[in-house]
Amino acid sequence: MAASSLNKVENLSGSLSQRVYQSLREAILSMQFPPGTVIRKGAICEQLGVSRSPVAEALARLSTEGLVDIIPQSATKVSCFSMDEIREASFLRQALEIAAVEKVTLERTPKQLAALTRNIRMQELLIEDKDFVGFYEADEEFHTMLMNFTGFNGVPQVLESVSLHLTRARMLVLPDEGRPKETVKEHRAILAAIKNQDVDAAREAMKSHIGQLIPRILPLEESHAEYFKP
Amino acid sequence: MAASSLNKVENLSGSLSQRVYQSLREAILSMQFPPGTVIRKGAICEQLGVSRSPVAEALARLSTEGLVDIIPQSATKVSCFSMDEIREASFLRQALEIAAVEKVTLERTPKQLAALTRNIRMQELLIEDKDFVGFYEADEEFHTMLMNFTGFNGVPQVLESVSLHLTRARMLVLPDEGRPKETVKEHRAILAAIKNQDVDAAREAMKSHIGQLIPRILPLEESHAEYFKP
DNA sequence: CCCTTTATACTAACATGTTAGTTGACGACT
DNA sequence: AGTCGTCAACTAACATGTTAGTATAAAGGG
Repeated sequence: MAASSLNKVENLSGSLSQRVYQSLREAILSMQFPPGTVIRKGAICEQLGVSRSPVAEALARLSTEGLVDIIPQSATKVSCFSMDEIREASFLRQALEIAAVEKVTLERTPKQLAALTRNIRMQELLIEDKDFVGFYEADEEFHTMLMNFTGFNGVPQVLESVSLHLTRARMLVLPDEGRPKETVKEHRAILAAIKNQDVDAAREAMKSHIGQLIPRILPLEESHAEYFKP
Repeated sequence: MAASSLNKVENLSGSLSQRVYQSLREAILSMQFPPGTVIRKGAICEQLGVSRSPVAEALARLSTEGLVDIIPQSATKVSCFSMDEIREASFLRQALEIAAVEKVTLERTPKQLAALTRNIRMQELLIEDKDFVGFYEADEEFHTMLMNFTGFNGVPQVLESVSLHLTRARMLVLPDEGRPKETVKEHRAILAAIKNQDVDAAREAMKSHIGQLIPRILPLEESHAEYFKP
């Protein structure tokens, strides 16, 4: 158990490289591999029972996504946070989510409205049951639904890739007492704007909703200084 | 000359993989490798005088960016256009550029205003001289400047990566007689909004500016059907 | 005692051998 | 003649051997 618990590649699909990639990615995003962790190819090969090729490719991909820093001829580490990167990720996410919600507001179908309403109802139920993990997932789903409703298949992935640092930092944010309820309120405001086809209201509602995240992340720079770049 | 003319890796910097990547990427974006071209690893290795490892890594990266389609155990081709992807790229670019111009509008410094003004002046001079290649570059620079003025270092690269399909398709668009002048007009409108710190005007000006591109690309689906997916 | 130099151990990067899956063509069978 | 099954050739994917650059620590000089 001293060895880190990577998901076995047998449980994943796709090429070996992709499975290794997914396994490492999840370990990084879930903070099982906290920022600064040195990743040794040899160790990964041994743990997953694969050769160096797929591991190298997986790490190269993680590197382009900014999740690991490869120091040439030397080492590769899980990348540390920098508040600049996080702010940038927030900016990008805001840009995308605003554009998406504007488009959806103009084009939404009754079915889509119903699905969003159902999702928010679910969020409320999960809060009542104090199932905060479930709520987190429903929250994510709400945003993913909006992305999907744009009609552009690649948008959810783009959002995910630009939000990586944000997602990882979010793991460290302590669950706040009243926050989930506030979140649902904001979601309701967004949905109301979509229903009314009020583009300006949708934009502002989404802007302020996404804007809530950064203030909650800021304190981490001091409370978890070890995870941040100097 | 029957062999494709890839940039020699000697003229580039970085690791071998990165140089191969850059070389292939440029060949694809410049349409030297048109959509549908089959890329054989062996041939690339021979032409560039490198082994298969860096080529494989380069292709893997191009694959994640959507510039090539790797068919497992079979072949890898330069990816064809699809109007959906192009529309999506336009949507993403619009989202980013709008967010950027809004931020810059609020925070712009006198120096930045001067730089943008200078750039537009340059655009006009280049049109007068009928230097349309130069104009294209100045146009690109205008947008890059806006990205840089957001203060987020990674934004220009994100814009580039989401705009890849757009950039490639743009190569096929025939230069239109009056278009450059119109473009400068639109740039001036954007600049004016930035100067006046009128966020709404900046947003609308940018939205309509980016919106100009799609109508000019649409006809390609028939005039260059061979480059499009069925 | 500290700074510089050098040697060694370790890593990513690269080259190349091997495997396995796919495609297209040929031939047999219907 | 058309269709299905088989086989051969080719490719990406994977494994592994080799190279070269980096960092650490020990040794030598100031």
